[in-house]
Amino acid sequence: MARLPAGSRAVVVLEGSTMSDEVYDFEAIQARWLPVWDDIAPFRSGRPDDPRPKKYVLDMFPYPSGDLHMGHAEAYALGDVIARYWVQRGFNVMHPIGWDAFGLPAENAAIKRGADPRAWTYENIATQKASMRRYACSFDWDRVLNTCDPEYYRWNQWFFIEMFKRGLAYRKASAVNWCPSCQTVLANEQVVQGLCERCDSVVTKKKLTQWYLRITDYADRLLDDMAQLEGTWPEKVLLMQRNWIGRSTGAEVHFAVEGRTEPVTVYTTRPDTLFGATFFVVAADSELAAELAAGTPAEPEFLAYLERTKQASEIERLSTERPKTGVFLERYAINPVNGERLPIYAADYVLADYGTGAIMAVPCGDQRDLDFARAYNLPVVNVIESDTDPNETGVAVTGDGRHINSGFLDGLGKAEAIAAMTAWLDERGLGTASTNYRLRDWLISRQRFWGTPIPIIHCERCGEVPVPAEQLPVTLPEARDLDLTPKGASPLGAADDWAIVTCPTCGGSARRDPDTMDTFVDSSWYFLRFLDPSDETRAFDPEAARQWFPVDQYVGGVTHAILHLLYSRFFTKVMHDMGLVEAVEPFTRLLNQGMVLMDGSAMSKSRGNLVRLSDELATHGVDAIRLTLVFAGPPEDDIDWADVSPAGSKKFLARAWRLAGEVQAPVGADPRTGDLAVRRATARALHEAAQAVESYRFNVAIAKTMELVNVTRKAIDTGAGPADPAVRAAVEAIAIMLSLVAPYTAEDMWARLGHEPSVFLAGWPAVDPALLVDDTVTCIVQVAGKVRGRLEVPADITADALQELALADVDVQRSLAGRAVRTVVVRAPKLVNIVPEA
RNA sequence: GCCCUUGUGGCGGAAUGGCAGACGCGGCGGACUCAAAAUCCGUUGUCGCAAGACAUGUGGGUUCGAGUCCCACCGAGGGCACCA
Repeated sequence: MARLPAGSRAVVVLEGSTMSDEVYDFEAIQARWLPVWDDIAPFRSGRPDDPRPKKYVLDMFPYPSGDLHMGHAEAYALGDVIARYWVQRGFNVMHPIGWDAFGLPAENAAIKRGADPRAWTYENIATQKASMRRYACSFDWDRVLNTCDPEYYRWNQWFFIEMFKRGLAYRKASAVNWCPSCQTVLANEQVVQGLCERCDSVVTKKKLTQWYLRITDYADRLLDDMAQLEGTWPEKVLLMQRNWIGRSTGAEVHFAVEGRTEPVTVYTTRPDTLFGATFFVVAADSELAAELAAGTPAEPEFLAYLERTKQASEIERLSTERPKTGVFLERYAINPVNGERLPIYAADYVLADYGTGAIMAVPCGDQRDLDFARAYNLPVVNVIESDTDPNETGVAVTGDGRHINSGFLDGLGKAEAIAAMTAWLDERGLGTASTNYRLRDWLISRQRFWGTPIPIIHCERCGEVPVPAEQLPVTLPEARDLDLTPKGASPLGAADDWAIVTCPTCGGSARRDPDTMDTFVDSSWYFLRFLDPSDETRAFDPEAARQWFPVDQYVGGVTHAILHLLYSRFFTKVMHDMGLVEAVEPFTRLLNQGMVLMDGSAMSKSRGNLVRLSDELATHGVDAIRLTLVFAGPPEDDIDWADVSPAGSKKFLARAWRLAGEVQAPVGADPRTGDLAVRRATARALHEAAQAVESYRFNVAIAKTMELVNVTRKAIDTGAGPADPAVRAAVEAIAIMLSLVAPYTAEDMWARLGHEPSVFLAGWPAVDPALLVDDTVTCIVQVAGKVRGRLEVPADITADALQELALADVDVQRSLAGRAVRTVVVRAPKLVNIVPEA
């Protein structure tokens, strides 16, 4: 075909299109379509007669602090691609959004500026909701929920009571994080490097009575059910959850203690090293330590040590380099296998709340025990054969090995020795096989205002009495009457009007529990409330759950890899046991998007590298920003805003949009009568883009769309021309592909092409498989693995014919330079590799 | 310390064991313009006039053929960190 001189396209456009003088005006396009979509609500889901198969696509809902930012923009753009894709593929997609609206920032704003947390929260929600609408995600706006609405949190309370009835919610006293300056309990996530995140005070421990959920009962199921998520959740997240749950197997061993009637039990993963136990350690802050020390000459020293331990900051405690310290309690335990007297120490390197809070110390095989033994001149008995002596090197022998100095275990390896010792202990009632977990029960009570009130009434006569179901929700009192400044006790406790009630059981005077729930409770089941956020009779309809649950695709940040996802999995299993849901896992597939950075680091006001989403949207338009975020790279990777080009995205969108104004073939023109090359390019782009989207390679899907735009541009300018029906089909395909990521541009193109809204419901065009196969292909001919020639051959060429052709090739012959051919590898029709004699 | 992930042009990134660098950003040259912006066309891994050679962190290995698989090392990022 004739190559037209540069610049000739302008002539074609002037002759061929009445729209050629229009420019891509994203503001006008946004203004044009947003009201139309509000009107036709293309993403309303859940009509009972909908015959389409379902998909539940869920984005982690935002916390309403200020307006949306770049991170939100990326996450929601990615989730939207997936949701919109499945709509185009003919699924009944539920894609809801809501607000995770309880939490500390609202209270902090109240304390700092006197704002009402409720008003502050709802204002922010309104701001974010407006931004979200403009951002044009395919959310079903009839399903919005806010966790701070009493209509929502009453069901938190209902679940809490159900769990309380099942023994899954309970109160106990234990040491919790405490900020002496803020006078409040802190959640683990509020302790940053051992310091309070608000005031930078050193966090200490304090013994307090708190509410817990018995997640440890579900440890095995949380661990074992992960097999179902293998391959559909990021391996990293599964690994982090496994580590967090931290299941270990070993044995409990009972040690007699001189002067004590009851034996003391320890947990060990290495019962096989029992012959190497040379001393015994109890956690300094355990009740057992206090009991053992009581009345001994060591008691004063122990008490002083305990005091120092309590003062020790988190920073010190977390340091592994810290030298081991402890106090000899002047008491002895008896090693059950050989009757040796083991001195008992109290030390802070043993944790009170793991295992039994006491250990047998085997210095030859445990680094910590060895460190302690060397610090306190305690004997080391080697029980695992090794070239090195731990007592000399200071390095414990931790792996497998032949047992020595171990009586009946001598000569055995680790696995056999563990089995033999466990059996030996079991027979004599001295011990038993046992499993332990690092996972602790979930502390859910907070001494804070802006959260779900714990629906328990404390009655002096009846104890902990759940609020009767018909009295739910227990709503929060007005904030303005309360002092929200943290003082170590919940502000709700001071609201006598609210707190003093009659006991539901005995009718006597009683008080409401003053604490509120951890906000992670709110987010542990919100995905089920979306089934019908307005249901006043129950948390959700089990029948609807059967239809929609589990979530097919969950999208959110990896920051929630452990807590939120673990808690949601836990809640789902509890609800399964309650007969409310069939599934045991809430999220079938999980996608963790990366972060949006600026100049290599996270954006923050203090760093001065904040890129404001609203500014970017105003400058480049919604579509260009969404496109930029999705095209930047694989969704899991971080995006450095300094590396990407929203202006380039806008340029591409304008280029695509202009095509729609140039198409001259009428609506409905049969593309099969059009240009074959354009038809092939269109089919390939649709096919490859679909595959890319389904494997999370959204950036590649966009690249395929760009390729089709380039092909179509050339076809209009120098090929088939604007009146070719295949060109129309190509531009329509571009509009549909673009609808996943650039909804405004796509809808406007669709209208310019003469269609009614909405392009979102146009459907992914069917691809004729015949168009994906070319008649001829380029065959690569290699000599000794290096490309030496290319052959245009029929796609169905036989291996023999191809080999003959390749050997006859001039370039090949020249490369061979007379050398004899040893072998020829033929992969018809794409490749021939000719291997010459050396 | 332990575990995981990851190293490809100036940059973001493509690539079922089969043409490395798709697509884009940036750069360069040109067209249009009084001029600029916008737009369009061409070009762009390195060295070399060219033929060609060299190129996916480094070194080995498997293979007809390795960015891709295996081993070792180096660098970057992340997770866990007294859990007995």
